[in-house]
Order: sequence, then C-alpha cells, then structure tokens
Amino acid sequence: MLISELSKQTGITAHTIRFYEKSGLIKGKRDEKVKTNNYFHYDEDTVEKLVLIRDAKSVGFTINEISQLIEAWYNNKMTVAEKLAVLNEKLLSIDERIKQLKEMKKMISQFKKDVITDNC
Amino acid sequence: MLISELSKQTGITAHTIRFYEKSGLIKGKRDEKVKTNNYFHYDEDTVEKLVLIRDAKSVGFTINEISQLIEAWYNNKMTVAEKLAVLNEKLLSIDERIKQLKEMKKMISQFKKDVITDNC
DNA sequence: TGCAAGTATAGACTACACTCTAAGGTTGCA
DNA sequence: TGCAACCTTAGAGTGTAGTCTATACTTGCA
Repeated sequence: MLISELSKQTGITAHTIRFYEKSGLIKGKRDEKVKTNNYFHYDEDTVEKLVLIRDAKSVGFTINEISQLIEAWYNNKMTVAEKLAVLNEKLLSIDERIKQLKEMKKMISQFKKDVITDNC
Repeated sequence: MLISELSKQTGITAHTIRFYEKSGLIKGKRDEKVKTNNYFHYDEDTVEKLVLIRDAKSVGFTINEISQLIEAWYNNKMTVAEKLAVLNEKLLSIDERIKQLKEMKKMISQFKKDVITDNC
C-alpha cells in the first residue's frame, strides 16, 4: 500500500509517517518493476508498527525506545536472548512508571484533602 | 535561602531553577532591606514545589500541567471548587495513563511469548 | 490531453524543556 | 585588598518530535 492508504488506516499524517521512515522506525520498499516512480510501498506489518508507535508514544516512550522495541519485535539478526532482554527492560520501566504514577495519585489525593479541610 | 542552597537540597541545577522561575513555576523574593544586590530568596515551600515538579515531570506531566497543579496547591485566589476541579482532572489523567501502561505491558508480554514460541 | 490529486526530497520552522555562555555585579574570607 | 565563588540578566544553542513549505515529478480520470 502507498503512504496515503497507510495514513488513512492509522490516522497518522503522511508527513509524520515520512518522518518515521527517515528516522528508521518503518521501512517502505520501492517497487523495482516500476521504473517511472520512486514510491514507497508498505505492508500490513507497517500498520501494526505505526499502531505500536502511537501507543508507545502516548505512554511516554521516546522514538529511540520505540525503535528498540520494534527491533526486538521484527529484527531477525537479534538472538532470542537479546530480544527478551529488551522486552524485559521495557516491562521494568513500565512498572516503574506505574509505581510513580500511583505515588503521584497519593500526593494529589492528599492535596485534595488539604484543600477541603483548610477551607471548610 | 539562596539559589545554590535550593539547588543543593533538590539536586536541580541553578540554571534549571532559574528557568522555572522565569516560567512562573516558583517565585523567589528579593530582600527589600538589602540594596546592594538583587538576589532571589526562597522558602521551604519552594523546595516542596521543586520536588513536585521533578516527580510530576518524571511521570510525563508538562510544565504547563505542573503549573496548574501548583496553582491548585498554593494559589489563594482560586476557590475550593476550582482547585478540586484541577486536582480531579489530574487524577483522571493519571488513571488513563496507568490504563495505557497496563495495555502496553500486555502487548509486550505477548511479544515475549511470540519471541519464545517462534524460536524454540 | 489536461489537470487535480498523489508522491518524493530537502530544508525551514515550531514547541517544549532545558542548557550553556557572556557580561557584569556582589560577597566573604585570607 | 585581592580574588574565588557566588549572584543576575539576556540571549544563544541543543535535542526531541514533529509540522510545514517549496519544488518537482507521476498517476488516474474526464
């Protein structure tokens, strides 16, 4: 599929998709049979990758971290052990984030109590 | 206390603290009795605020959001209802983040299973 | 065939959150 | 008194992640 279709399926603009292409997060293929243009063609995996990028970004992962995740997911040069190491590291960092968010919740809940008791 | 002491107590550089001052997150006072200099003086509340800033930033809040939180915490011009509205909104956004992180965990755990079953 | 709509590349521009440099003034201690 | 170690402001520079513009080529349909 071409970039506009990819954009339509993911809700990510063509501009941003080209930015991800340049950043190495996704890889389109040129159709060697076609000599008249230089269009990128994308497969279904790329849709999955873009969904992963969107989700991972929304929880605070950087492009660089997401790049590592995609490598662990798709790269055939990595060993199983290497892939698992990356995935486990990400799982740990997610747990750490959840822990911090829960602490933040406690803090804000305490603010709420303070606000209520100080003013009533 | 002066900026270097504040920096020592929070681990945040003087540069960054001045940036927060300029951004309106914290407010130092000039000592009106002293005419020879223009040094900022900070109180204990500022230490608390900087700790809040550091924690809130680490869970993904922007300076702007943190600014709202600090307003809700310290501003005496806001009504109780207004403060509670800000705090409740932040609590909701934290719950949303936790939800997304848990989904991300599931996703990565599934990757792990895929990696293991595909390669053994 | 004409032309709107799609595609590629390079590079400029933006927003956020710092981070650093320069230039100049102040303080405290030997 | 000298001077190292502070303090201030203004403004430049950095990294991240886009976002947009300009230019030029290609495709598909009336």
